[in-house]
Amino acid sequence: MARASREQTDKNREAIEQASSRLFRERGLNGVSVAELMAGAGLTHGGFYGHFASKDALAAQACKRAFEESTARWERRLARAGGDRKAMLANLVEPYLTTAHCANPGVGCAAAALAVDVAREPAGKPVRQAYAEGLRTMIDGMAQTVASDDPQERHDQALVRMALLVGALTLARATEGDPLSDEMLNAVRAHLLDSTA
Amino acid sequence: MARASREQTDKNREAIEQASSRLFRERGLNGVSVAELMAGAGLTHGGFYGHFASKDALAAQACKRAFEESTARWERRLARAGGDRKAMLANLVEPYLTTAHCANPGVGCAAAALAVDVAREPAGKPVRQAYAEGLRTMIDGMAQTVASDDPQERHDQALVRMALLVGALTLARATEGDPLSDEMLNAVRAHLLDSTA
DNA sequence: TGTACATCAGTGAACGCGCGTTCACTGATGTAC
DNA sequence: TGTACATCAGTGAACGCGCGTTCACTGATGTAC
Repeated sequence: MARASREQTDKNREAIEQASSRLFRERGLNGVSVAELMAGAGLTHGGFYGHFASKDALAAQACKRAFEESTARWERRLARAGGDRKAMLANLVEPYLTTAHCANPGVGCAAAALAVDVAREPAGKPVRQAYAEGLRTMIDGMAQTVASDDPQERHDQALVRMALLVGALTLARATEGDPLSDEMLNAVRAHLLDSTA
Repeated sequence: MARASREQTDKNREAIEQASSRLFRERGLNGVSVAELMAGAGLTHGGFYGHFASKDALAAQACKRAFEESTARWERRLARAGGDRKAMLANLVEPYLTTAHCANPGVGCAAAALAVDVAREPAGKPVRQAYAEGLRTMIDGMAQTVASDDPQERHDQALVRMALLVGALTLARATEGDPLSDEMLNAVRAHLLDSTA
């Protein structure tokens, strides 16, 4: 192939990040090789280190990107509810607790897909900071669905709802193929939508 | 070393399973090598295939064992409450949502520690069945803390509570070192203990 | 009970393989004139 | 604007390493007499 134009180089980096954001969510930070990440962007593995200092550095960038995707989607769904808190909550919860989301982690919630991988990374790793920042933004989005005027109460309720969504999706994914999987999604969806928004 | 006695062989197998149950929860199914699992039992890697058909087979066994440990602990805690449903719930929730549990996945809840790993295993793998069965038992334990007389309602409430516990612990672990981690544990603990048991 | 020997649990070297990372090389891109 | 050439993005072979698994070997255990 030989030298690519600057424009092409930028597109390639973009493609690596996008493929990584998907593949890391699907198979975990240690479940995809550099060669596979590069192949996902239509490139060979050798050029990787021209774009990123290490696989860890890319992991942090891909994590940030996955959260940006997730939070952007939430913002759109919140906006679509036109200020009605019950509709806002429903717009976040309903698409989240579906078999489709369950079956497609690669394009789904970053908080759920990457949580355990990030938890196992040592304290200093850049991906940990990217995760905490991303999660905070999602929680702020969820706080908009809480009816209370007390900021503390809104934050606490948002944490509870976030834990419910992530817990239900994680357990539903681990039991996919078993009746328990759909039971979990349905029970938590009903619980969240019944609660006073 | 040479040939071990039958008694010693049984003890060794026991030690491999116990070490694996801890190490898999700590570092994930693909985060520990066979050599490390055997070293955890004080043995060398070569003898592994005398005890298990494959690493996958051990993973299923270790998963089952981790759940047995977790459910036995819940049974003890439920029994200790002497039939008082509010105390039963508190006995499950309070030790679960602590920084100690957060920091020690190796001896903690199997459902939370193994969920994402199991979710990424292909459909046929034996560990998936072990996980679903173990989780069902934990949910049945949790159902005992629900006050309703309707079995369906007890089950659904148990699913919701389980999702809350697993979600909160998972997110707290992923954000350990960030204030969000303790906020998550505290908010969900308060929420669960305030709810009518 | 004592002895001779077959069994087999555990050892450690070795297998093929894929990993993250490095590097000499290629040749189109970008630039200096 | 056209040309000569330096730059450097991407390639693919190679690096050392650790993986899951296999296997010849060791020697204490268990057993047959």
